[in-house]
Amino acid sequence: MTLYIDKINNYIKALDTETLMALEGISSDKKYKKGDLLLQQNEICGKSFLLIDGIARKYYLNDGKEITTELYFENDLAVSFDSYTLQQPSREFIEALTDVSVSITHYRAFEEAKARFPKLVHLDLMFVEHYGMWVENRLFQFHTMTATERYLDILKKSPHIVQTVPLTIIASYLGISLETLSRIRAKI
Amino acid sequence: MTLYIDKINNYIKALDTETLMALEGISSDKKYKKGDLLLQQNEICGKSFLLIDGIARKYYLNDGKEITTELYFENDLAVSFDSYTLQQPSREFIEALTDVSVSITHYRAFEEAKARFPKLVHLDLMFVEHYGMWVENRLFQFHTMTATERYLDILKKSPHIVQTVPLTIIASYLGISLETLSRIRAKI
DNA sequence: TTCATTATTTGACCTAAGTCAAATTACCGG
DNA sequence: CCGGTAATTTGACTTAGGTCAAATAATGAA
Repeated sequence: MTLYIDKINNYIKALDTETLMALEGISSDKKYKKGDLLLQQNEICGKSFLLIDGIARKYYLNDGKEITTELYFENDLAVSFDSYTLQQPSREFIEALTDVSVSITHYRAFEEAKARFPKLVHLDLMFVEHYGMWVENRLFQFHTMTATERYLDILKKSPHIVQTVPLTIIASYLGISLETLSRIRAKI
Repeated sequence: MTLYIDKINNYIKALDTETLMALEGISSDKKYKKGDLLLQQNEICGKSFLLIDGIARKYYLNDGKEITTELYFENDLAVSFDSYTLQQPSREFIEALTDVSVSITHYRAFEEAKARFPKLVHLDLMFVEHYGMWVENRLFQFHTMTATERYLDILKKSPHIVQTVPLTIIASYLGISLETLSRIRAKI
């Protein structure tokens, strides 16, 4: 699956100059402070955020509790998927967990660029395919693995998460309580 | 979300004649008997199946147990998503739960058609977006709802599932044991 | 119909994970 | 370096859901 990221990056690198220029022309950099919200609940997700540096997360509120749905690191693309796709109000927040710098692309501008540069439609498709496979894999984990197994999987495949993200957030990302996560960690 | 299906169908209807003809030209109908496998585990998912009639499911084996990941009815598009996208061996099976008739489109033929008719890339994107939102919603349910809530949701939004699919399969689709599902049903 | 097979339910008991409360530990600004 | 807040751990108890076994229903072919 990581290979698919490479494929996407190669595809971008191999784009013709005009398409690449168009892509650059609609992106702009911005910095956020730790704790800032890049996207508010109920706001329509009208931009995508490519993380250049720092850590961010996406979460929603489930009767008062914050449920983290995704963690973002360098080179990850942060959007509220359904809000972005349907251009409807977002259930989710996107929050900077550290100071963060991002490259922002507006939905509208990207749509217009896609209309003029068909290769960008294909690029969009690849992004969405990648996200689809990621979500599918996560669903698979919730469907058949225990909390301990899910934690071990993170430990193995994404140790940087455990090293940089507070346990409260990791617990909600795993769909378990903070106490349970603490106990899982206690026995290796 | 159902609205998005409408949007996709409208998009198809509004396609120019050549693109539509190309699409038709690469599709062919086929019938399967109840119990037939449309896709085997480890087989590369080289076709997509549009259900014209009947019921099918997608499942995988988790230490010997069949875990159903998706149920298909009329007009649903059945594929093993990651196997289809990456053209790699499938972890999943696709099985006809009743006699079934489908419209088959080969991956290779669709890719070639996309190269010649750019609107099909956009159509592909819409399909994948739709699937992405569907999976995301299912993940959300596993992340925050109890088994009872998930069952009630099916009962409300997809009552046809409960009426046509054996409980063993529904239970695995919900990620719970058959007995638990039976008990949930006993107390309304 | 009738038997046999399959689907579903029920019972008794077990286990993963949740909740609430309290105790530690880590970390930060002054 | 210190006090205070936030993060993490630990304890005691509850609960959702699992497992294994057995009992009923339902269904379909002869």
